Parts: sequence; structure tokens; C-alpha cells
Amino acid sequence: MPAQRTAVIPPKSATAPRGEGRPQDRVFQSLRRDVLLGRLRPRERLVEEELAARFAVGRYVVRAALDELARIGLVERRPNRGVIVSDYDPSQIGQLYEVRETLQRAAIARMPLPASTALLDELTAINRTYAECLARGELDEVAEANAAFHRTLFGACGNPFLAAAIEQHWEKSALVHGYAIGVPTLAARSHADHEAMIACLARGDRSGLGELCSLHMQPSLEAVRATARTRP
Amino acid sequence: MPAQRTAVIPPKSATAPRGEGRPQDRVFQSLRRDVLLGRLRPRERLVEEELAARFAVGRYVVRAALDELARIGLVERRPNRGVIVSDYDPSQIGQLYEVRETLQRAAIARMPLPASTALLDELTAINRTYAECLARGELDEVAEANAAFHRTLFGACGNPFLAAAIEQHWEKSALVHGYAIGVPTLAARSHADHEAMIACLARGDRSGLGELCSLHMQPSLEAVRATARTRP
DNA sequence: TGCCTCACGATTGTCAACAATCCTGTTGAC
DNA sequence: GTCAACAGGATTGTTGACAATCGTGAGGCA
Repeated sequence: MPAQRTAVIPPKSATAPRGEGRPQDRVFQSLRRDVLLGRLRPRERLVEEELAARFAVGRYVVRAALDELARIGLVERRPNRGVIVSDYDPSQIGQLYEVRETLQRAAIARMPLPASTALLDELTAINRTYAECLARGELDEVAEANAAFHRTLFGACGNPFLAAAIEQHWEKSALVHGYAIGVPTLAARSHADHEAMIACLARGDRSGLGELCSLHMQPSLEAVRATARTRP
Repeated sequence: MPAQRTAVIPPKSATAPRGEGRPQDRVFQSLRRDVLLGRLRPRERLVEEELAARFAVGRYVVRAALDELARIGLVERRPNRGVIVSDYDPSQIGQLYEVRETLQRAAIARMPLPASTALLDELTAINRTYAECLARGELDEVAEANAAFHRTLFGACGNPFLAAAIEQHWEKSALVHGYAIGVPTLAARSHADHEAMIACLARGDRSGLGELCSLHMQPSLEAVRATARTRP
């Protein structure tokens, strides 16, 4: 049954070829990137009408997108007072990393090891993309590849709720390790860490993987603390 | 036109001392209770206009409330097809409980022990309310007291993100342990478990508390599996 | 008859205007 | 000179109407 019901004339498909979707998702993704890549700084204010003009869309759509951003903790709503980009202080970042580590260790403990070749191939491909984009200086894509690596890795734990919790906390702290991506030394080390993780997965070294993932989080955490010391 | 209306009397503080005000919160809380107490069953459809009429409120408000419910996983949005009450199958419930147990053990590991008398008093008071409402058959309030007990207990871990994650997963699985509250035997046992937990907190028995919390989750999980067997 | 095609009804998604709320610079009294 | 109250402006919260979308059942063609 190849023919759906759009057999004769698909008028909509001209304007929106792929289910590229709801405008509010487009606004959401765009703002999400702006926040994660630091184009919107913490405590910065987001005014609905400005955004509506910028995206050429109704204020309602912006509102829905901002709600979604608030949902995942990237922005903060104050009733009747608007939306600002979230700002976690260093101690909060530390708490966030604690939760991440707990969840990640739980995921690793439940992960079937050694990993399937399909998973290994996927992670290897993502990490290659990571390196390529890094070489080309496309920080946007580097961040995306980094996110994809972690999502894929911990998605393999077999528990979707656990994976979702990890991703959720990863995104919140992504406000922070966005910094690390800009630093060439840290990014290179990140790439090497990823390779080492893949090796652990391949040889079924569960405890090694656990240690590696915990150590992997340290540099960006240190970076945050360092910037916090210089800029109170 | 000298006096606007805010001049003489601060009317807002009288009508809404606590942020109880926004209508969308009222709708949200009401629907949340309906779902958690089983007045709305899984897979049941929620039509925006019906709810708007029922709550005598604009459809926008209902929409916002439903978004919030979707956010915490109690309902599910299908684009252009509306909202239904979430329905987790037994295996998903099991996964949810796994995550809860992981998070709870982490919280207990970080909790300062022995607990402060303030915390002990608060938990004791909540558990007394639990028993009183149970005796009176006010299941609504029993569920609320039960939630308050867990929220207060794990809120004492000192990590707000961890506490939030626990509450989040607790609410999702609350679709399920709502059943247990209706069963007198289970509710009574729950009350006794709570008392035992308080005792552990008082004497600083960390490992005892951990075991207790894990065991405490079992009955309702078993209940789910039992009903799943009888009603595929 | 069996299956595709199309129109209809029901429901959600979006928009533009209205109302409520909050913040700020200014004014007036002590 | 300092503090409290106040108008004015800016921004968010809400409403009702309009447009897009999906599911369903009637009707046409092999």
C-alpha cells in the first residue's frame, strides 16, 4: 500500500516537504542551540514579542517553545515577569554532576557487555564526525556530535527511563560544558576519552568504563569552577 | 480618577496569599489528582474543549495545564491527535522502579545522619496525618500525605536535583501505587514502614534505611504485576 | 463486491486583540 | 535629603475566532 491518501495533490508538501514540523519545534530547537552554545548568556532575558518578530511567528508559538525550554531547565519562568536563561552557580553545577555520575554508573552497571558491533560502529562513526567537525571549527556540530555520543552510549543501558534521566541532566549541565568545547585541549581530550570508552565497551571492561565516564566529566567541571573563581 | 484600585487595599494578598492564583495551576492540580487517583484511567482521552467547559475556563488554560501534565509524564500528547492518560505496561513500571531505587539509594547515601529533630518531627507529623486520613477513608488526603512523606524524606539528601529526580519518577509511578492506597492491608503496612524509616533516621542506621526503602516499594510493584496477570 | 477517493465532522494548532500584572522614573511630603 | 506612593510604559497572561489537521464513512470505478 504505497498510496496513502495524498495520492493526487499534496498541496501542503510544497510548503513543508518533510514533516519538518511544527513551528514551535523549530523555535524551540533554535533557542536551545542559542542557549547551549552560549549565544544567549545566563540571566539574559528573553522577551516573547522580540522572539516572535525574529522568528516571524505568533507570540503563542514562542510561548510554547519557551515553556518547553523551561521544562528541560534551560530557561526559567518567573510568573508575570518573563523568562531568563538559567544560571546555575558552581555549587549547583556540582550537585548536577553528582546526579549525572550516579545515573551514569547505574546505566553502565546495567549495560550488556561486551557491546554489540552495531553499537560500537555507531559510536565510532559519531566520534569520527566529532573529530571532523572539530577540525573544521564547526562548534555547533561538535556539540551535536558530543550530545549524540552520550545519548547513544547511555541509551544502550536498556532502560529508557534511566537513559532519559541521564539525557535530561546532561542537557542541564550542557549550559556549562559548552565552554569546554571551545577549548581545543579539552575537546581533543574528550575525543580520546570517547575512543577509550569504545575500547572498554568492546572488551567488556565495565569498571574501566565507569571510571572513564566519571573522569570524563571532570575537566568541564574544573573549568566551571575556574571561571567561577575569576568571575564571581 | 484618583484612586486606581491598588491604592487603598491590597486585595491580591487576601484572595491569593500563596501563589495559588493562576487558573492553569488549579486545572493542573485537579487533573493531576484525577489521574493519580484513577478517576481518569490509562488510555482515556482528554478533550480540551470538554475540560474547558468543565472548569469554566478558556481552552488556552486547559492546554497549558495539559502541557504541564505531559511534562511530568502523566499524560501523553500525540500531535494533532490530542491527549491521553499515560499507560505504562508492567515492564516499563519495572524500569521506572529500578530508576527510583537507584536514585533513592543515592539520596540515602548522601543524607546527613542521624537526622535533625526538626526533620523527624515533620515526618512523624506527616505520618500521623497519613494514619488519620486513612482511618477516615479520605484516600485523596492519604495519597497527598504519602507523597509529602517521600518528598520530605528524600528532600533531606541535600541535593535538590537529586530530590527533584526522585519526585519526578515517583510521580510517574504514582499512576500505579495509587492502587495500593486503596488496599487497607497495604496502606497499613505502608504506615508501619514509614515509622520504621523514621526510627532508622533517628538512630543513624543508613543501610537499614536503604533496605527499608527498597522493600517499601515492593508491594505496589507486586500489585501491578498481579493485576497485569489477571487483566492482560 | 472490493478498494481507492473524497468530503465531512471533530479536534487540535495558531493568531491577533484585550486585560492583568509588574517594573521604573518621577513626584510630593516629612 | 530620604522615603513612600504613584502614574506611565513595557511585558506577560488570557480570550475568542480562524485555520490546519486527522479520523471516518459515503460514494464511484474496476
